Amino acid sequence: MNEKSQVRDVYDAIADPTRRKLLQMLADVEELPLHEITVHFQMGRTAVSKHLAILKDADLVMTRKVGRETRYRLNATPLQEIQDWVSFYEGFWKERFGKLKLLLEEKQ
Amino acid sequence: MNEKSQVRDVYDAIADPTRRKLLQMLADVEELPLHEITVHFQMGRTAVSKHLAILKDADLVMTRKVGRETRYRLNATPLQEIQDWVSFYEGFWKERFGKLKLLLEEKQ
DNA sequence: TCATTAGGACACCGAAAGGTGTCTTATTAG
DNA sequence: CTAATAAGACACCTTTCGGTGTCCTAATGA
Repeated sequence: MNEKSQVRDVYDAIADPTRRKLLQMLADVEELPLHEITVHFQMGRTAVSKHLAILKDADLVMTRKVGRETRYRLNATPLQEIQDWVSFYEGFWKERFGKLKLLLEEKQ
Repeated sequence: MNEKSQVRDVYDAIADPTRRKLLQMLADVEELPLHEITVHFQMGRTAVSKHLAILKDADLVMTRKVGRETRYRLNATPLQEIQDWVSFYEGFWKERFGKLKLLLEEKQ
């Protein structure tokens, strides 16, 4: 049990376009209740709620109860892992590095 | 039809840990035939082949036939999209930006 | 030549994903 | 007080996912 027990994989959480749209929305507005979020989607409330639950499992979202509504707020921190991961591959697309490396190896 | 008709979503392609391990391997070795890749996994050849097919659909991998074997090679370019996407959220985890912004708003 | 190897193409399976609708409780507005 | 609203908790359904095993063809090595 590692600090907040992040159950759901971050990669998995951001794989779904709906979930990415949710993160986008929460980045713009800072805090939003479920019913207000739901308006911007075609699917029903239950579905949106499930997606948010998944984001919460991945610790990408925090909740706060205010009266009868549940307010959602973005927590971008876990996305660092993605950035770390992807930046490893940066060298491979910059300046066609792959092709260059191959040429060097053939030369040698 | 947009240049190579990238069917599979890149986010989806990298969501699976097996697929990420595959990319990792191809980053190290530059080119590998299927049977040699398969050795490093517990699952059967068919499963590995399917994962590679998914990576190919996302244009993250290129293939080349040499004799009876199919050699796989990394193409990292599509990962730029991920990096672009994630870097948008960079500001939200640096210096606890979210909390700071909230404090400022409350002050005002 | 002939047994072996690489791998494509299926068919198949259980589990998980992504939706739906309904019921219930808590809070709020009139 | 009472009607309406917000949202959690289920049960349920259809696709997709991740894996298997089997069959078949094309290269290859002894």
